[in-house]
Parts: sequence; C-alpha cells; structure tokens
Amino acid sequence: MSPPSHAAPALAHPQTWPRAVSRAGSPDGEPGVVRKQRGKRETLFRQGDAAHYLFRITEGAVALEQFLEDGRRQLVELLLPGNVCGLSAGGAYTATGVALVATTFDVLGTAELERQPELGALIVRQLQGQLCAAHDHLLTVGRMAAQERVCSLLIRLAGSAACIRRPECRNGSIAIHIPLTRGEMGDYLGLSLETVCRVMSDLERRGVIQIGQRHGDLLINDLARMKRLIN
Amino acid sequence: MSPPSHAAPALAHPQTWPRAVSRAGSPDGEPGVVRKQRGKRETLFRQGDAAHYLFRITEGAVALEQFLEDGRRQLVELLLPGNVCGLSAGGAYTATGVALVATTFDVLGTAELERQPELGALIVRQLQGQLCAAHDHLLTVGRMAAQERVCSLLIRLAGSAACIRRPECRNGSIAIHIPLTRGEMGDYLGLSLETVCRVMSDLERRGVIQIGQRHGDLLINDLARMKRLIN
DNA sequence: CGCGTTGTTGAATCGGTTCAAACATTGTGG
DNA sequence: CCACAATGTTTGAACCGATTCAACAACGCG
Repeated sequence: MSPPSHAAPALAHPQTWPRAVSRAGSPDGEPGVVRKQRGKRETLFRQGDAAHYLFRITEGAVALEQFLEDGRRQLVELLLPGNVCGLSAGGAYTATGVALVATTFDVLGTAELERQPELGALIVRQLQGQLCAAHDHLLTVGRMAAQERVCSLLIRLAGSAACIRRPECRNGSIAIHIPLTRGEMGDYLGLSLETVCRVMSDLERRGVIQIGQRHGDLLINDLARMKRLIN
Repeated sequence: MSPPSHAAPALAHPQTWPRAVSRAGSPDGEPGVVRKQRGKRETLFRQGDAAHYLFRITEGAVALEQFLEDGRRQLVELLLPGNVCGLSAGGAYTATGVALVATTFDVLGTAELERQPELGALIVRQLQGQLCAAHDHLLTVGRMAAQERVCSLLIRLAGSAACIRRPECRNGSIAIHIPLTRGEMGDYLGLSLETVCRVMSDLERRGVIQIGQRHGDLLINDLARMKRLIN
C-alpha cells in the first residue's frame, strides 16, 4: 500500500562494472569491453536486430522506444548513467535504443556474460531495478492523470545527478535540464505533446515550476510541493 | 518497427527449475524448495514485506498489483505457470502477489540463489522475459485504444495453455477461461470496469467473441480476426 | 539572418469515466 | 436444495479530461 517510490535505478552500482570504467580515456584495450559515443537522436541498437551486445550508459541519456505498425510510439524506458540495456529475451533486441543527448557508453559482448559469471549478479540487479521501474511506470501511465504523470517524470529527472543543473537548496528549489522534447515526454507518459505543454504551462502559472528560455531548462520552485501533487 | 509480439513469458523454461518440479507430490524434502498452494484472491506476498522468497507458479495464475495512496490500483504483471516472481530490487517486495484462481507454486529461499549459481541463468531469463513483457504492456496501456487493449489481453490468454478450454480449430475459434473479473481486467489495462464491459459486449455484438454464462468463459470466434483488430 | 524544428495556445470533438440502476451468477446457511 | 446475500456484469446518461486540428511564436542550427 505504500507509494511506488522505489530507488531510482539510475545510479545503481556504477562502480561494480568490470574494468574499463576507470580507464575512461581508452577506447578499447580490454577484451570485450569498448567505450563508444553517440550524438543526439542517434541509435545504439534497433528493435529486431540480433542482440550481440550489452550497453552500459556512462554519460548522457538513452530512451528505449517501441512502435505500433501505424507509427504510434511509446518510450518504454528512460536510461541514465549507470544503467545497462540491450538485454533481450530471445536473440533480438525488443526495443530501439536512442540517445536523447550526446551519450557515452560501454559496449560488452553478450558472449562475455557467460565467460564472467560474476557479471551475472550485476545484470540481475539491473534487471530487477528496471523491472520495478517498469512496474512503477505502468502504474503512472495506467492510473495517473496528465498532471501527475508529468510531475512523476520531472521528479524522476530531479533525482538523477545527470539532469541536475543546480542542486536543491533550503527552499526546495532545484534547477534541472530535461533531455526530452515535449513530444518525447508525451511518448514516455502516454500523452499527446500538446497535453504535456498545457500541463507545463499550468504548473508554471501556478508557480510550481519556471520554464527556462533555453529548451529543456527548468526550475522546480518547490520539489516537496510537486511531490504532493502526485500523491 | 515490428509489432510487439514477443514470446509470452508464460511458458518459459518450466523444465529448468532445479528438482522439486519432478516430485510434484512432495510438499518438501529438498532443501530450500517447498511446494505450496493458495486459493482465489489469497496473497502470496505483500508489497513492502521483506523479500526472503522467490515463487515459481506451477498451476493457476497470479497478478502483481500496485496501489496509489488513494486506492487506485494497477495490475502490473500477470503471471502464469512457468513464471517466477518475488524478485525485488531492494530487500522488500515492490508489489503484492495475489492468486487470481486456485494456484500452486514452489517457494525458494532467496539465500538459495547465492548457493546455486546455475539458478542465476534461469532468473536472468525470467527477468528478461518479464521486462520485455512489461515493455509491451506499457505500449498497450500507453498508446492503444480500449478495444485494442482488451483484445491484447484476450489474445495473450488465448496463447496460454493454462487458460485454454478447447484448443483452436480450423476456423480459428478457441474457447478460453478468463481468470480475471471485469474490474481486474480494467486494472490491468488501465481502463474502468464499465469500459471493459462495453468493449466485450461490442465484440460480441459484432460476432468476434461469445461470452459464456459462467463467469470467465469465453469463445473467440476468429482469433486471426481479433489479432487484426490490434494492428 | 533565415528556415526548420520545437513549443505554445485555442476551439471543437471524442473516447472513456463516473454515477446510477437493474440484472445475473455464485456462494452460503438454513 | 432452496432462499438469500454477496459478488460480478451489463447498460444508460451526463460529464470531463485529453486528443485533434490548426495557427502562431520562439529557438537554434547552419
């Protein structure tokens, strides 16, 4: 019966990844582990492709997206530094991974998984965290009103180090950067982009947030108050 | 861009569970593995409780449910024979597991997980399958209309051996049993129970299904046609 | 500086919810 | 086994939140 506020998987266990992490500069050198980059809107892997690699985000943000045949889109997962993606049930990726902003990540051959059993424990933790996050998100999309959904997302971003521009201070205000367009926020929350706009404008009118002029910049005036809007 | 029809995790790997499975009659005997039962609407574990056990469904059906503080409910996962649940990110269950019908399952101490590393591979496969299923479900709830959502659920049930009453025959008809009330279907699909009713009635009027008099009994007249309703 | 992309706002519409009433099925105790 | 209570289902009518379509404004990249 408690509210669905599990630990955000965003920052889970970044330190337990084997090697390569501490050697950020090296593009290779360790067998099976390679550091790579992608620019805004570039894809890391595509739904349907053979799933030969795992990806661990070290910087930036990645969205997993799925499509209906007629083009309707849903962002099914939002991955931030520390998260791993690319795991698949069968042999193929079940979603497409797209960089939301310039993103750095480590690539690991799935074959490596079998050679390094201790990697399994990390993967299990990641999967558990993402499954819980997916369940929470399902509750959000399935049962919350538009305003509650938007606030959920903003609060999640405010909880992720990668999105924070100015840390929270006494009065509860915090400056963040939203690495998503309005349309992407809608596709993540199961709303139209116009509804996201309207909710954001309304929150601003009521003094809960201030929308910066640079796209994506946002000031949450009172995080606690925003959390109360969700219940 | 392909439609989100991954393998239903329902029947995944029932044969790889260690021991106990082949000794269905024995209520105990193997260290850490115990077979148990629950009746309709009884709970296996509760959100927030310390997560000391894993559960593997052998018969029946289990729903994982989450609540908002004001009582709004979402069924975040539907588990059928072969599925494992009870995995949690932290030390506590993040959802409540409720038997939808009389259900049999094996209970495994989580401590056992660390003693039997080969169990890890099974768990990883389960988690992967459930994560993919959660993503598909998110697409359904976030982007599909009421009729599409209801058909998604019916098609999923029609694909689960445990729900089939009379197997599919030439003309595409198949008799199933829905182990959920209309309200539960709504809570799973993010709809009100009335909307589920209306959609079901409409499907019947149009000859897609026939609703039996016994609660839960259903005849799908043409499965292929129903699948076309989803797109 | 200019054009394409992204964001904002309004008006009309619609799909789904809410509230309410009636009915059917299932389960229980006499 | 029947009667009755509890639970589950169906349908209607009014309402409302979110979508759609459309126009315009603000960014931001080249």
